Amino acid sequence: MLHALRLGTNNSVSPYLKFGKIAAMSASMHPYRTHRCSAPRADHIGTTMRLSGWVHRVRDHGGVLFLDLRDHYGITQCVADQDNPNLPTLEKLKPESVITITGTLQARPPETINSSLPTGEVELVVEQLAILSEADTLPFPVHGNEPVGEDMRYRHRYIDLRREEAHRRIMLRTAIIDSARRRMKAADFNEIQTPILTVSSPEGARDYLVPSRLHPGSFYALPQAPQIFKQLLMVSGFDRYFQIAPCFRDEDARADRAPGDFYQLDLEMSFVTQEDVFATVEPILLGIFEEFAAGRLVDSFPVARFSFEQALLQFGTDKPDLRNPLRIQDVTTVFADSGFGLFARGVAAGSVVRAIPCQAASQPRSFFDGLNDWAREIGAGGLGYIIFEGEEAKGPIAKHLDEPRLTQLRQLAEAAGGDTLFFACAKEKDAAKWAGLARTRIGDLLGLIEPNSFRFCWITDYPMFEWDEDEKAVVFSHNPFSMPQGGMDALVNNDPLTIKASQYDFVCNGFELLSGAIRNHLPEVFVKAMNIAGFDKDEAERRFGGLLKAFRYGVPPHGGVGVGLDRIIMLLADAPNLREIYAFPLNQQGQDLMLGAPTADVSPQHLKLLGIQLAPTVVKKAG
RNA sequence: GGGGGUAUAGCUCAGUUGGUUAGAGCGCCGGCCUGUCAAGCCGGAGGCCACGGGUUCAAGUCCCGUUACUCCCGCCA
Repeated sequence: MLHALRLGTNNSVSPYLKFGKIAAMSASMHPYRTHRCSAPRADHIGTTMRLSGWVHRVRDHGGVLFLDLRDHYGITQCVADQDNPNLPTLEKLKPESVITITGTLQARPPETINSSLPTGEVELVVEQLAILSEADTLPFPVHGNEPVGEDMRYRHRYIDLRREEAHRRIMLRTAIIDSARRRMKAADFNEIQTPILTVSSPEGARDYLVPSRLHPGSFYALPQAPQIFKQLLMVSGFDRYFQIAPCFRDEDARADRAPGDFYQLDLEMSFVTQEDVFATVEPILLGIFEEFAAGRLVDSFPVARFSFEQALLQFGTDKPDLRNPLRIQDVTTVFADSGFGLFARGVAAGSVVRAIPCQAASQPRSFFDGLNDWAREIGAGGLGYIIFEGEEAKGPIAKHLDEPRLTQLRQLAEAAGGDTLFFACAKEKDAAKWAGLARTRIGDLLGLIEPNSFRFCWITDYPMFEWDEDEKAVVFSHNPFSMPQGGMDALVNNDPLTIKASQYDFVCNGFELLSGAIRNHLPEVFVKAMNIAGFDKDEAERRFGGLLKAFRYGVPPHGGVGVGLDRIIMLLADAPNLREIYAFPLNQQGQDLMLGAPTADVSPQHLKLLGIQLAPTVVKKAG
């Protein structure tokens, strides 16, 4: 019988020799596997099969031993009883060792069927065993879902990725990228790669620099996005471009912002209006969400739209979470010249008052005090409120307002289905910000956030320029590539701070999922816009000369978007942060603790070749 | 660059107002066990309490500093 071939009991024999033996004795069988670990079913009962995988878990009863064998596809229970010659070896197997088991598939006794396992009706009787790779004791378990610290997991990410949730998330990432690529191709987009070693593009973020050996003292920059290249592809006449593009920004990490590299679904289209871009992108994004929503609710067409101005007023942010039903209202006029001195004086000095209507009358006093304390912590003066109960208006502000004003406010609250108003009073920018944060917090505290759903909206009509208080100058709000609405005429004749850009974002549940624009393809308009932002013609040519020159040889009007693919994956994977959906993420400090990047272990010769000398302070720190 | 949180066994954590020999679960090692699927039972090993100072008769516990991780601000499509 096959028992005669039993293998792996003698540790002095190389696994390859053991294998040779198997292969020789059963020449017709693949050396590693005839089936995947997810495959065995009742149909296969009685057939001889060979499985390879990791020792997931062993349950040793002395007289009978069960071993769960795991591969990428699934788990099959293998069994050996008392007179099985492989039993002594099986008993000594370390978890996560990689083995090959050959045997006969048998039906499990009916009472021992495991209905939670697709292979749960059957088990493989161990007849041959080969140990392909013996595992050391693991730093943390693969089976189960015991929480393990992030640095521990990322130090041994290859082990972490064997764990069910991490493995599933990476496969989800793969499937989403697959779907995105399929949808882009179906929409006639052409996938084209663009350079990784390129030049700094002044988009705002810090660049990663790569020293040049052939040109010591010169540096490549890693692209923050393929922005200029994709526009050049439009100049080159490719009409519709896309790319799953690696992007590099040397900025500090956040939960929704990866350090180092991240990925955009980058696309650009020729001869399009903003409406064309929306009409193209919406079905692709909604399609991806629907495909992977797994029962969660996905917003349907048409996607809501807010101008930047509306969004800031109603939500206090340009990335609103529409799962939160609360809407902010401007009530500045109610408080102007009112008896509530604090706000009245504020309004007289140019502040605005924003109100958040909600239902909080039944909340205890601690709810209001807690919110007030929280507001102070985030830098607002506090969070005033009025509660309307029956005929009464309660709260510290109410007694300072006359009846007509209270009536006005009451109507406003009731119109919003509420009985309580919270107030933020400050200069417009701060008032919006604080009201927005309060809207989020109140929504959270009152449990108003709609669960298990994805709510989308477009934010449009971003300002082209803004006033930089530090620089005391007009600067670009976003990037210089967007076409100003109204074109040259607006740039020449209008107050720059009133000019809108053909710039738009797409937002889901409070996360910015994409940003895009109809581009400024007219060199004269581009240079004029640069002038307004403080760059003279020479400076504009120096920074964007390549692009401007290209535009002078025949450029189609074009526009597009850059989609934050990772954020989409994070949302669909329900992951707590962006790192969890990369196979090999950097930690928050931008380090790879597993392989040791970045490293100071660079030879002086190499540095010399690159023309680089480390500053004394840096050398000391590294030593 | 700044602020908050955390740091105790291989892992996840507990450890009271400062008080004798620092604990649990999982894992690991050994033994027992013929139907488990988080197998079970018995036993054992394993600790620079992150690091460095300080206060105290006495510090895992209090104070100061450092480091690491994490969240946030600044920064950033």
